[in-house]
Amino acid sequence: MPELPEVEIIANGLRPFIIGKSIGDIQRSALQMRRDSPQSELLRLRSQSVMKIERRAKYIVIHCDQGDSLLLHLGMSGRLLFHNAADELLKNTKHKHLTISFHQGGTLTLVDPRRFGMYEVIRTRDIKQHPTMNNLGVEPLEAAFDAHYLHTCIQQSDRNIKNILMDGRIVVGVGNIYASESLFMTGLHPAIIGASLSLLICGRLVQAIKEVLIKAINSGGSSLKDYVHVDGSIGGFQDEFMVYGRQAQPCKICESSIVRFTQGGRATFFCPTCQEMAS
DNA sequence: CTTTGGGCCTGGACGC
DNA sequence: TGCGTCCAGGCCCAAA
Repeated sequence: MPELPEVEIIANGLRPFIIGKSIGDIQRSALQMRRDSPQSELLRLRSQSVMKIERRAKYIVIHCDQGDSLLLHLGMSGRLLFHNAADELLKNTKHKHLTISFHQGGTLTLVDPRRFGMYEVIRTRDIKQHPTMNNLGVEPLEAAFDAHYLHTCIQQSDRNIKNILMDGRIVVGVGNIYASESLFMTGLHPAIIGASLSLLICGRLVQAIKEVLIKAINSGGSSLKDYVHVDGSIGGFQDEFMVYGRQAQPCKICESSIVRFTQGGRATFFCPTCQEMAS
């Protein structure tokens, strides 16, 4: 479900609720996720206190005070909800896969209908060394993601730029929505081959990605079908989409009809007038 | 080596 | 009402 802005918001929203609290009960469902830890591993977290929460790419890591951490990923349809005890609404919610209660009160619940998400107890302190994350590219909002970096990464690539932007080995956190949106902002056709982008254009694209991600974070993220914050509220950036999900609707700039097509098995949206093949 | 395509799951929207 | 088909925010791996 979520891309970088949504995961960032969830991680930020979680901190005030659970930092400093100690874990009481922890319970998993019988259904397997894409990856998960057995109950015996999860029990290691009991009575540990939450020290720190960090986001890396679309992963959330909850660090506890005795050397263990909980690695979480929300996949396509995952939600992380913090609620107080006796929450009737959540009692009737299906697809709860992980439930963590805290001694000081409150419960954190991972809900994920499609089970493309994951949860795993890890022991590594430095998450960059964990096998799940040691091959990831740069964070798009960090200074290391710049024109030279992108240009170097893609100057040999025959792939289209849209799929390059969604390749986590190059830059993380940019998913299907924000890839289309940032290409629109840059005026680049999604089918342009990576190797054909000049350093200058790479710089513009980098800036557009940073801008669109920051705007989305400031708008509370994008809520499509079911994305919600840890307190259940929804985001507002879906109303600001220029192209994503807007096929056959008029471009907000030039009124041309937005086009949808498929790249790498995923839908891509673009404006045939505002976005050029030439660079 | 790089790149593509299919698979993993459930549920909602749509057409008949 | 019910059934079939297609589609969905991500990631991984086999195959080409």
